[in-house]
Amino acid sequence: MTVSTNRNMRAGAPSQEEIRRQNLGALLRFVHERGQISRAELTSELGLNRSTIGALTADLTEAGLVTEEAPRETGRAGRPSLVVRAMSESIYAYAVSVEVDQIRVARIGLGGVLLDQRSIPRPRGSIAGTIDPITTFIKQMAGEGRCVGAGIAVCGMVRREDGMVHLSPYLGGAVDEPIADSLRERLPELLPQVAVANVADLCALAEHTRGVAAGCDNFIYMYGDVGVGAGIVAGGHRVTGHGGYGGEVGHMVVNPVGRPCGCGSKGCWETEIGEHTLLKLAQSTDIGAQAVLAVVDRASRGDHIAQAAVRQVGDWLGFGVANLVNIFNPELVIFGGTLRDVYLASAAQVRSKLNSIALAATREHVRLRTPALGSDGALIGAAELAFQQLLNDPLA
Amino acid sequence: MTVSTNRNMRAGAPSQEEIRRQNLGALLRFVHERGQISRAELTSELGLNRSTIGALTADLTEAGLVTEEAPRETGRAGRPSLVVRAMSESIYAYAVSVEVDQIRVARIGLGGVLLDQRSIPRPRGSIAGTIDPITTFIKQMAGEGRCVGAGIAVCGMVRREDGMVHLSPYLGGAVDEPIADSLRERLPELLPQVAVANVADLCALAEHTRGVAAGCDNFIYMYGDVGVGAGIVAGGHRVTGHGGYGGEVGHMVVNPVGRPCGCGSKGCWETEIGEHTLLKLAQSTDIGAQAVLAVVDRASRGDHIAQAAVRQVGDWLGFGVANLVNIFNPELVIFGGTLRDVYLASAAQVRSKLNSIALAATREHVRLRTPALGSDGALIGAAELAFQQLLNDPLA
DNA sequence: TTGGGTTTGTTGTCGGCGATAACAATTCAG
DNA sequence: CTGAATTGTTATCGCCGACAACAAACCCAA
Repeated sequence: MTVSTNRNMRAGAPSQEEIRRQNLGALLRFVHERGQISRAELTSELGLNRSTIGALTADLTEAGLVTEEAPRETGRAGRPSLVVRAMSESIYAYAVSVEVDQIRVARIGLGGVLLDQRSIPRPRGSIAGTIDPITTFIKQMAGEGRCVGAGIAVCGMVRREDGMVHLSPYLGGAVDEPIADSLRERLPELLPQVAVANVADLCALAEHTRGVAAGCDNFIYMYGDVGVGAGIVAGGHRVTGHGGYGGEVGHMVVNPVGRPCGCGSKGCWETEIGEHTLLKLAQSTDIGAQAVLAVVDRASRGDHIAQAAVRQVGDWLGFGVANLVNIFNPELVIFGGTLRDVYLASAAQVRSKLNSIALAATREHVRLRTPALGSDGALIGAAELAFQQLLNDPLA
Repeated sequence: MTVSTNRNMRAGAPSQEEIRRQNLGALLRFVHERGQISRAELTSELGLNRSTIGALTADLTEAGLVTEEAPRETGRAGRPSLVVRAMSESIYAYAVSVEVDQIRVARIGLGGVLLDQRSIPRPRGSIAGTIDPITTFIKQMAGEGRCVGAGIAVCGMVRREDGMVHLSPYLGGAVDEPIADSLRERLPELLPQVAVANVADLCALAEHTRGVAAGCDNFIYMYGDVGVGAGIVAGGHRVTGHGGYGGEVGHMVVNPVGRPCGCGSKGCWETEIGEHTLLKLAQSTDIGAQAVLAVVDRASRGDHIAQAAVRQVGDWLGFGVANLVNIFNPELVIFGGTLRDVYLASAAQVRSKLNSIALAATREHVRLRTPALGSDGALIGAAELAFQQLLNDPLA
């Protein structure tokens, strides 16, 4: 169904079955995140005995999830440790990214390997016909082995309870779409499970797992397209909020005397730093990510109008980020989507605002970065979401 | 030292020792939170077998942490289940609350029972002489049994790393105080452990454990005195941030053209809804929590100046809360400290701002409440903090 | 090439923990 | 007072990881 995961039943009384599950999960998660890892490393990282690691890997091997093979070069004295590798070709998930101007579908193997990928442009304003191309792509890419399900990243609000997607008004009116359920009904035998989440959240998850935010437990991923959203990780946990609508920072009001926003309020952050505003300020007649890139490019070439536009947007970007930094005290802020280029072109403004608004204690330890996974973050995060269930209970 | 707790070593490979620790901890936590609970309830709540519960309680009884006794009235057929009660008189913690205008110290038994309490007014502007009265009170209240340590709630920023307290500029200049370490050095044999945290965070913890936020995993506790802070719980975890400075919402800029703030920025939320502004708007010459109460009282009696002041502050209060609601999508917002009375007097303004600014999806499921524990929240939360270590590993 | 040192996989045994089942204890309904 | 219902208690069992001993495989030096 939806996200699920959290086995946090507040009672938390582990019994013997669960200890096995958790250890298998921890081991498989290591293999998944590092692609391949030696048994010797596993013993030290997991803090378990050699014999236990042996038994666990044997179980996972029997289940067809991992393989063991002799290492290429040892380098050190002593018996070389077997390398445990994820069965990336036969254990896989589908990753779907429903973005503003395109739909992407990928098949991603355990370990985070991109096996196959397709995409199709997405006409703005049209909401119908989202499921069809996804279904087609998935059928086309069907491979050998075992599919654990699909993860979907959407540029809209996702209700945690049932995975209902509330698409942004920009995309042709406010529409509630049960994308996950629809997809599962279409391909019941192919997809044992379909999970949905917000793009920003999944980009954050991806960067957390295998990007710039690796090992970082307090960070914010700012994602911009037409609107603005944030994937927030605090204390190592995704901030989803009660209904699943956490991180909707785009409608934080930053300018009480600002322009009206599509949400009914006015002066929302989104109206100050969104694609629409930047393009309008830069007197661009085009729209979309390419248009944003063009404006940034014009600015870098000395176009004064574009420069002024970028500076103004950068000021508001820094303003909002400074507020978020005060609230969350993160270690890292990542600028993704179109905000990546906007940030790169206006880093001075952003830093300046941060210095004048954020408290010294919170500002001094913040790193501002761009994504390590580029635009693949959403897909990798979606796959990560689909793999969660397997990683929590490998032998289910 | 500082907060500690989180046994989240990312590897997370539980062995047999840990399963016992966790089960003992889970059982003791239930007893602690409910004061007393029957063994039958424990079996169903923890999902463990009767015999296991018996063994666990036997261990805890032997350690002197709990007692078992026959129930008063059964009401149902069948053998009456033994009631497990916390040894509140002999297992206790000290709770300290360093507030703007007073210092409070309490002795609180396991199960959350208030055993003893003292307080002393705190002259504003003076920072020295905080440790002395605390030390004296603790010595005076020393009781029989085992003390697990002390928890301190402070109206200032607490660095997680080492528990260093950065007191608000309002309290006599920015001063870094190692309160926890100082106290532990003073009473090394009495206090095996001293933990510090922010007042708002601890009020949140208290309300989460035994207040209006019981069973609620996404909520915000707004605490106001001279400044404004928030204790934020997201997904059941406290949002502390990377350095421990999470929740410093008071310096979120809400009014880009607002008044300068002590932090160097201007238009901070704190300058719009803080005690100082309310009193100035209401033309009050007094200061402190009593003065705030007086203004609210004047407003309720029809004083137009006070009413206007309360309305204006209420507007900004609602503005900021709406932004936080958009960011966190909480289930509950609690108004504590002086904000309690401000909120009660301006609930209409707060709701109105919420309706006009917050997204429908996030706003509709938010409950606005006042604390169930009143002004004792900070003390109870501080004790809760001190008990964490015991609850995580009862037989350490 | 050979032997020592080193590191790791494998095997068998052991202790600990919770589940299970059978029995004893206690209460209530009639 | 008897039977039904519920719970505490005890003994046994299965499972899991720790531990120790041994075997395997590598590096290095003579």
